Amino acid sequence: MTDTVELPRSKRAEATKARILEAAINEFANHGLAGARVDEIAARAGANKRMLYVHFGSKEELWLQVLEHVYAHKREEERALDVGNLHPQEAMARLVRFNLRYTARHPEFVTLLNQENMHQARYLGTSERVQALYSPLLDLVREVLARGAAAGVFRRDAEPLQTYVTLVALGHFYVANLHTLSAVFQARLSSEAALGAREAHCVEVLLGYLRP
Amino acid sequence: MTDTVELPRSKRAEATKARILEAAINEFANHGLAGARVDEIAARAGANKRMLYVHFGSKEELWLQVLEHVYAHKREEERALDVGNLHPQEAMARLVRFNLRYTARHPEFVTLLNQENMHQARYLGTSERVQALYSPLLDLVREVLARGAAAGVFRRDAEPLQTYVTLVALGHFYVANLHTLSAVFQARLSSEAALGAREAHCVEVLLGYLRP
DNA sequence: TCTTTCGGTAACCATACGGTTACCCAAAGC
DNA sequence: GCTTTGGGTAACCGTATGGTTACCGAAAGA
Repeated sequence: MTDTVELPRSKRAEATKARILEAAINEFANHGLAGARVDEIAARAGANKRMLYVHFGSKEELWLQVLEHVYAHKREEERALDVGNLHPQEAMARLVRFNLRYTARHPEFVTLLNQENMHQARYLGTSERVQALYSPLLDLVREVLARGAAAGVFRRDAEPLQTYVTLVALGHFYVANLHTLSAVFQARLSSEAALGAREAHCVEVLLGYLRP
Repeated sequence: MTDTVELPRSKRAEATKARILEAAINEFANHGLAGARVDEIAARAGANKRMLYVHFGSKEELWLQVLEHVYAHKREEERALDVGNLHPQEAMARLVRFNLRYTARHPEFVTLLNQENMHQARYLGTSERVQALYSPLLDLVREVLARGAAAGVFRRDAEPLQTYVTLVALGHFYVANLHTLSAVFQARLSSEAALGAREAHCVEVLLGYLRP
């Protein structure tokens, strides 16, 4: 937990703050905002509870920082896909696959979003950071759709925002509701085979829809 | 709150239980399982906290009953659509529209599902009632897809389960993430105009995908 | 070397929480 | 009419929770 190596004071503080943030992501993801325990976060971070309040002020401010962190992380990876330079169909397929796989790899993203929606985006609404992350993404989708339409491989009436929301929905909903869907349909939807099948289906749906 | 009309004892008990259940749906939907307050539920129901424990045993058993209730309610309305007798394309379109609108009309359904998924369907997993509700639905989708394929209006390789999940995902994800999506994309996605636009898009996506 | 700064610890506090107990009283059963 | 039954009330209980205070000790700055 605690570092045995001697570090300058400021670096140690930074490291403690980072450990608290990571522990918070975990605790919030597993128990939600209300269910998360501040004591537990501090303990898991190998830090004292007071340091949590020194660095983050309150449980709710910590929650906001967690949200900003996970949003930024996802957008970073999404941007790294560099789909702007791909053939339109391949670009869309890659975005679809990435969104399914990212959600599956990062279940914390799902829970945090859901909680924040339950609170009507009360915390996210105050964050300018996150809003700034998403407008370039929408431009990107718009551009890919335009290229596809120009090349005659995409229908011309696809709305960028609706299309992006759909693209995310296809994968996100499946992963977000893995457990209840598995219970309701009595299937093991979390297996790698099932995930692969879903991936193929999602690509088919989006590209099928986009056909002219 | 309390009835002024005199009722036989058993009927009054039943009414109290129903009021508690309704208040619980509200409280759980607004605050989640951990965030919900038992005192608040009792107060809103105009009932004594002890009666909650008499009727439901514990907060968690109450949670399960709430889940079963909302699932059953949705399935009931969905079944009432009677899509089995419609033209395949109209049947699918109606299911898509219903799922978007139902979710929009019943935000409690979203939150309850999300919470239950966060808990890995721990409570729903123990319920046989809900599982029984969904197998006829899957049969129905299978049948509609088969009719569409036979009539030459649907592709032949559409999986019933994947298709149903997609159908629900299109609307559910949008409504479930209304607040964060609105914040991120800086748009008022909850307006009736936006909801209508989404509805049209969802139908386009599913029927577009199903084209042979 | 002396003082200040600041990351860190541990014990504490008021309150809110899920759940229970002791009791009441009117309808139901005889 | 008398007793039993059971829905209902209010006050209570142990504990867990978010947040704070008093204090420490070593690195940083002069």
